[in-house]
Amino acid sequence: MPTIFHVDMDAFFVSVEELFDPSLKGKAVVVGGRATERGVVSAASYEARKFGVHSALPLRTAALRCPHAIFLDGHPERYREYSHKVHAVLQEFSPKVEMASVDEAYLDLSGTARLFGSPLSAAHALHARMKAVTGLNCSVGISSSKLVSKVCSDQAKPNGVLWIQPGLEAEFLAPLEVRKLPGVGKVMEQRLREIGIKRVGDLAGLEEDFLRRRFGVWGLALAGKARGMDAGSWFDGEIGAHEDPKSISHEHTFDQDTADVSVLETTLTRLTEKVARRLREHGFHARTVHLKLRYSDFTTFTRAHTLDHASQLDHELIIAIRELFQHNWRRGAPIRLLGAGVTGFEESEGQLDLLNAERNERAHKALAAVDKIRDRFGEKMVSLASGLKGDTREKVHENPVGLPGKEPKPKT
DNA sequence: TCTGGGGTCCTAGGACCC
DNA sequence: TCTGGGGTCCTAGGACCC
Repeated sequence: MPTIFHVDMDAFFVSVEELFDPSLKGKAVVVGGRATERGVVSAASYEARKFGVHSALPLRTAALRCPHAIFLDGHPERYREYSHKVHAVLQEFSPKVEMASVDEAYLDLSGTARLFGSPLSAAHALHARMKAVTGLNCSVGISSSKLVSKVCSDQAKPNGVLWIQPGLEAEFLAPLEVRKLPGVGKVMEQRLREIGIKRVGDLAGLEEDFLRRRFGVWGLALAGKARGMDAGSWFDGEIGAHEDPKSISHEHTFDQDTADVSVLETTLTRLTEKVARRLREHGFHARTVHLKLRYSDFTTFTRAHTLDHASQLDHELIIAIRELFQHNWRRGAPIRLLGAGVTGFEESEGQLDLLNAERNERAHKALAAVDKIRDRFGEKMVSLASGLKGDTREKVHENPVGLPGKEPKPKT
């Protein structure tokens, strides 16, 4: 039987902010933005949670429920930095570590009894070490599978440890509400409720075939989980296997909805540049570009276009995204959100004819220079001409890659 | 109360090919 | 000119997670 740990940092963003400003300790703290902003709560301190504030809650609602809370903008760089520290601590306990997000990880501690003793004493050592190195609390779930360990760490919060011994998984899960299972959200919970299923144990009695027909592959996995079977389910991939990203995207919600073409096109260009930049950092070329549009009434559309060759170049992606935008925006309708993304990654752009290959090489060189300048002077210093406010679209054709040395120039 | 931003995975229909 | 069947790619939407 494998021994799988799920380590989950307690109120991670809030706890990191407390390290930088200890006066926040014990207070109602909300990370995510100002109380008057469009946006949602990223993390809430346990004190704020007492007032019904939780992640994904609109900030304005949080402010109504907990007017005395301290609202903070997030610091993604800090969270990344501390995520690395957490990762380093976990690696002291096992080489098989998989960060599932910035603030949680799976560890394979199978066969480490001689090193760390029982799973419980290993967990306590991990706890102490985590606190000593990072100053942060975490909760630890232990079982023979990733899914059960994840449920365990949640039950152990805050700052606790829970170990479910092999063979007792189904018994542990049975009394829990189905919503506690990762993958069961609002919708699935409601659909299950409609057929009288509230707790995980209720699932165990159902025919697998029925669950499959009604709930697809999910139903099948769920039935297995409810009976305590873990092996081979979608959830239990190998721990520590490195996976490349499958999509890259950026999106922006405006402070106020806008139908201003120059604002919209500027934003779309900026978003696409960020996407292209990350594509180059990964060494990927993307075949498909995606546009996301959200109108004032929150109706949301996505439109995709597959290119004839994979690309990582600003201007090629921008032209494609812009075209999607021009064909799909209901002209004049105010927009709440714009997004740009790419999928279908390849290692190279594929075969190009001689002329295109030459053009391509020039573009790559120019962009490498642009990337360097952006590193030194910041993202906004160099941009496609049309990425600058007030500029017209025609400039794209004059200066497709924003060559450094020509307009626009970086200012120091 | 008015709903972020970054992802993953699944479903389903249509095109197109054999 | 009644109506196949599988495989793959593309697109759109949606559930879900942190």
